[in-house]
Amino acid sequence: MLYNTFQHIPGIGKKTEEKIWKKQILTWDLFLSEHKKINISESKIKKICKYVELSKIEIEKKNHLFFLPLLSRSMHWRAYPEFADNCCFLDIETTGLSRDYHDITTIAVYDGKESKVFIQGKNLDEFRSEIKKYSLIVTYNGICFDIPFIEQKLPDIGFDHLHVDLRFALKKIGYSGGLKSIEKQLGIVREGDICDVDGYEAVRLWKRYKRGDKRALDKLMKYNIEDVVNLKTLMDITYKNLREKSFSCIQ
DNA sequence: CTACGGAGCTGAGAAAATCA
DNA sequence: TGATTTTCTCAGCTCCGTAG
Repeated sequence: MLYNTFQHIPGIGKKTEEKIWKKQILTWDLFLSEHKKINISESKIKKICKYVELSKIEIEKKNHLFFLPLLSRSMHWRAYPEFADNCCFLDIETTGLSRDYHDITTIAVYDGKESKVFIQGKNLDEFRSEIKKYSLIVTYNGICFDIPFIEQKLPDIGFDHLHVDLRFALKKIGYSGGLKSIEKQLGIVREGDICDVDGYEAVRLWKRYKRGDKRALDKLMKYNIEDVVNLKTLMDITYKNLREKSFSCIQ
């Protein structure tokens, strides 16, 4: 819902955006044609028009870097439909929680259709070029965990993506308590033989693989893929909810 | 085992609205 | 027009919770 968004304009906050929406001006184009209806100062109108024109051009170019410095993190979810074609769901498995003492084992990336797994000791390097394809990344707790972890282990990757962290987005719509718990609350079920796998089990699977158990790696990959595929389901639900919640001020 | 940025709150200061 | 009040944005501050 970037097309409905005005809060990325400097000096425009929640209040002004709601004021605009309440006049049934829900889109950039409607603002340009009908801004006379709104009771806000001339200087703000001018500024908004300028930024709306710019935003239209940049969104046409699919240039997420225009929006990155303007849009606060907590609103990156609004760019989900506009950047759906350049969006990926990301999750890593590691040998532990500490960036200093532990390593990445696998990274799963799902573009909404296909999933890929990058594996330590095999093709982890290919993740560098893969991630460059995307404008928007969706994770769970990735802001605190996955992204800083990857940045430390693969320091030459410069993350310049829009980023929806579902941990915080889901909290806004009333869900908290860990990814597995939220999946349960929403009735998302995991497949048979990996329904009992959690993060710590993923660490043990990697150790079994390193001791020569090839099937342990298959199971780990399967788990990692299921994680990212489920992220899309969660993102779809979250987006729909947050959008409705935003517009609930219009009555 | 561990760090990090989000949410939420507060107050400063700018901008805008109101009044004389 | 100039002075005062009100509204609004934003930066700074703690605290908390989640990841393998």
